[in-house]
Amino acid sequence: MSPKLPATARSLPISLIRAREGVMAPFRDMLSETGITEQQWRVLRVLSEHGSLDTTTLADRASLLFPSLTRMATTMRNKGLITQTRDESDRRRQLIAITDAGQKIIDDRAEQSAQIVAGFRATLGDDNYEQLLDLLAQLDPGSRG
Amino acid sequence: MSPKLPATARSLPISLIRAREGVMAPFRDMLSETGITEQQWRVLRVLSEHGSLDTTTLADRASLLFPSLTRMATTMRNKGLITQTRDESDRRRQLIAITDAGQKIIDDRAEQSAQIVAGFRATLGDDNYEQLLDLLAQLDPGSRG
DNA sequence: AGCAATAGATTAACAAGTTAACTATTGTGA
DNA sequence: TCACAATAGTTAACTTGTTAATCTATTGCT
Repeated sequence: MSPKLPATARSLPISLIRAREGVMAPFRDMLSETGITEQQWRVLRVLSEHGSLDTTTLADRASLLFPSLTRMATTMRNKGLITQTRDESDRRRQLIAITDAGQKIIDDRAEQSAQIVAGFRATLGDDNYEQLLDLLAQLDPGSRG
Repeated sequence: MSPKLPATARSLPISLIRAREGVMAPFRDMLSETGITEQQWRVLRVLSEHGSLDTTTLADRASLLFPSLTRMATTMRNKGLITQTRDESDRRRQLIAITDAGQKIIDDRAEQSAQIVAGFRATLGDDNYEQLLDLLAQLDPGSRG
């Protein structure tokens, strides 16, 4: 019928979904006790790494769509995890920064998070792990130039 | 503060998300004209490959959560893409099958879909492509034993 | 047969993905 | 200077992801 389609078990999109599912599972377990989601964790991670950022850059670095970030920002501000301030020189722009409470969530889980990563690295082996990251980067339009 | 966390650019979860984004983009373009979503495409793909399936197996093979599939099944039945029938020997069970209209969507896009896949294969090279699938499979809890 | 336990599936509630339309501010060319 | 395009962000509507609760059919046990 459709001989050209690869078996779903060997499909690249499905393989990526399943791998992500497997990788995220332990992170989700870790985050469940904090009351924040996987995406909110990413936002905090990026802010912690880069400091205060405008919305566009933050969405890009955290791999989130703009409208999602708008919604999340409201939630996270209400939880006291971030602050939002208008850029006075260009009032269309908005700057988002992490609060001490937000930073504490990162700090408290940094070690546990690193252990999860180390587990996957051990599963694949160092070389395979690095090569996997390289291959994935080649599929990312943002880093392919 | 948190020296153990890898830079987000080198984070496995984020790399997986971005790669998936890059891989799915051309598929989404293809599907936009059909009025079905990426997930509905996966359901049709699996049904086309395996024939009639019970809901649990279908959700598993299409990498969908159960509640998502329940909702999608209603939508897809109304669109005439699938049929749902109760298993008479165990009336808790439900069997889902693809319709001719559903199969036609797959058939009409099989070639274009194969070309998209071929493009990624060419980007990475045959060996890298196969190795990527192998590495991803190792991260999938369902195939790791 | 009666009833608790289990399995398959649905519903509910909230968060996020996706696309399109909309608002506000800034920049630009006639 | 003023109309108009471009930019930054928000809102809306719909679909799916995620977890927990619920519902119904079947099974196991007494």
